[in-house]
Amino acid sequence: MTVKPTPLREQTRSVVRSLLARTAIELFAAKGYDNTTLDEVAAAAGISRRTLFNYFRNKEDLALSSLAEQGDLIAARLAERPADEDPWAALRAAFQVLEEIDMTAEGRLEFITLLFGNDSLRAGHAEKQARWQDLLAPLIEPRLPDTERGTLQARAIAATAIVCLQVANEEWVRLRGQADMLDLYDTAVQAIRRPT
Amino acid sequence: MTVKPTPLREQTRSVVRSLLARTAIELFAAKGYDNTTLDEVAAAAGISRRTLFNYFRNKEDLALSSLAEQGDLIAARLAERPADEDPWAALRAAFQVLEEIDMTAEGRLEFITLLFGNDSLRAGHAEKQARWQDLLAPLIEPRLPDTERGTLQARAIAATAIVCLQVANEEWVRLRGQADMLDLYDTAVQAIRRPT
DNA sequence: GCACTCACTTGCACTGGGTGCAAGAGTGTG
DNA sequence: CACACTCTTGCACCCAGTGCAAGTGAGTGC
Repeated sequence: MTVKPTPLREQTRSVVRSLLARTAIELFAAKGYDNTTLDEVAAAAGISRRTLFNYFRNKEDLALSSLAEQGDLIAARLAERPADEDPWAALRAAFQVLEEIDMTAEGRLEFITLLFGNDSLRAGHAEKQARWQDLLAPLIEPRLPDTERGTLQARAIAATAIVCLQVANEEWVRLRGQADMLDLYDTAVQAIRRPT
Repeated sequence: MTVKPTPLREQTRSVVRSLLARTAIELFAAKGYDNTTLDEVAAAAGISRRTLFNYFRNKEDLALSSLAEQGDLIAARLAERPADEDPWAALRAAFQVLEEIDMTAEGRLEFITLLFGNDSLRAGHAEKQARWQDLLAPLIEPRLPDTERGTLQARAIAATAIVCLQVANEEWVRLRGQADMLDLYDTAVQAIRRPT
């Protein structure tokens, strides 16, 4: 049974990672991102600052690690959709996975408020989500009709769906969470796909 | 004639700014963004590092200042379009202004390659363009049919158009500039707006 | 129990981005 | 010449991020 030789270490590692991210975000939300030093985060987590860098590439990564995971979740869900489903329906279904993430509406709101409150975090956020394209586009391309199939088209659809999600997200924050995010997403998609 | 009391200083300031940005980008392109210190940029421009910060908020701003200007140009052009023109046509027309910017294809390619070659620059790029939404959305909203008018809808359209431009941009780089950027943009928009 | 290995942790020193402050240089005004 | 005002600069400082080398601690074989 040596089929999986190293999952133990990696498993603990990812647990530690999410634990560190959690305490960091708590601090960021409480004191503000810029006003929180990595020394403080390390102290709060009971490790050295240097060790923090063994788990995260940089301060931003500490705040945004969950976004990369979300991208993976969406991609995985998208890959499971029936191959003949049209791209928009498949994407819409894949995005449902976001609602299943273990997080209260308050926690989500707090997190997004944190994101929007700082320039470099907003930038990192935008970029991380832009990288979702790289995951989703290859899964979109085979779903396009033969005459319209191409990398450019697939990327355009992936990017558009993601950006509609972002817009819905912003609106959701503006409404203080008093709406269903996917409803807002649907409204956004409808607005752009309606013929003029 | 004291109607315009301070344009002189501001004018010289913006000239200096673009001059500094130009030399900085030259250095970045030559040596790489990360391998170029602000001391070197300052030295190349003949000023002190400290003064550099009088003109730019940070290193990233030094590389990306042109993007903010482009956003202003697009917004200005969009505002000039006839009020009854539909949003997509107006946006498409506004984006034409990018082709008129004084820059060779090589220079453009060099600049975009610089952008894509560094994580934080890519992030800043994505964020700056995302902020174009704030400029464009208000100009889109009045162009929507009464039944579909709303901030969410306007932002969705602005964001989508911008992201299609980004995708077209990436493809344009992948093709080494051997294509018309707006043609690629049209293909992208067509791909998302075609009914499924 | 003991040496050995191997990964993880930590401290230390250093680079570079970014800021506050206060002194200096330049220019126009009375 | 004194002044006011702005722009520039040097200096000291904080913090993010990295390379390195030593320390720690949990297995593993003997």
